[in-house]
Amino acid sequence: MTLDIGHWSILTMPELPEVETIRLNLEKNLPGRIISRIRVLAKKQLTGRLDHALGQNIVAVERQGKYLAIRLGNGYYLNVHLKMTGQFLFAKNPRQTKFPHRIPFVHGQRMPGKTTRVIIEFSDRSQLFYNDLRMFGWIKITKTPQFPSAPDVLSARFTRRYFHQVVGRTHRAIKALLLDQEKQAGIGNIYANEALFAVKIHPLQPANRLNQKQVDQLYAAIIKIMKQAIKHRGTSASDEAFILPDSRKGRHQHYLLVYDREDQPCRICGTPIKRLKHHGRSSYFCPRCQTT
DNA sequence: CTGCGGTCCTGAAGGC
DNA sequence: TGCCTTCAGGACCGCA
Repeated sequence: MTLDIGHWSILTMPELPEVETIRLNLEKNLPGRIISRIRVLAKKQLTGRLDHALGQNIVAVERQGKYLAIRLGNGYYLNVHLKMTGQFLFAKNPRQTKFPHRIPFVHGQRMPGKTTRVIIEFSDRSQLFYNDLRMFGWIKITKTPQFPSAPDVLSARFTRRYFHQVVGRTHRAIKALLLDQEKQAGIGNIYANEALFAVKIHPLQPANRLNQKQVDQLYAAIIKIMKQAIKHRGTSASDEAFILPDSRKGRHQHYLLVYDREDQPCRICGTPIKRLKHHGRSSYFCPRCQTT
């Protein structure tokens, strides 16, 4: 998805709510379909043996953290990480044209487009396009799903007790800890900023200096914000935005309180929102509401 | 354990 | 006009 910041725009990768939104959409469309062909336009973005997927039907679409795993009839998986700019577009009824390999699609774009890297074709002629401008994302065909080992923040494994342990054990900045996929999976830059703002905690606050009440509040805020964002079908903005496989956009960008709001007034106290760089990533926070 | 910097990649934007 | 540099970002890796 794209968000305008000052004079340029940054791309933020799909986080848990966006990946879950994509999963829900794929889950509606893919199960039962049979893979008849896979066209790999960008070799380095697909690894594993194609013959493990060809001829197989799709059984389910699973997600943990920001990872997707499409389960096939033979037990193999198409694992996907969208990284920064990966997106899926599903074409149910590709209309045939003079150029059968190029079909009209959404927003006047034709698919495959300039950024299309992989095309999965099904026996009923429907097609799933994997587009990825930056080419950081990947698809891996494997026998077992490639999921993060840490608990997904919306899973039963992510308990309050577990979060207290993770937070209490380190003096790392809380923001960096939230983004650490080896501690808990699914939180990216947007939702880390939003959760910290919601509970008035400064992003650079050392984790183990938070009190019990703050950790409880943060735990609840993470889950609440993730669920809200899923309800809004994720965060999209402007043209190159995150879009669903059916080309719809998310609505959660209208509910963001701090992310991408540098110099704009805090929605609580009016103080200009500040931006700081830490670990190569932007943090947005209210210098008055969020204290160390 | 921790942070830091480089790497992958592309396109937008700024400098000259 | 146009080339060149810089920059953004998630995950991963090597280094101090």
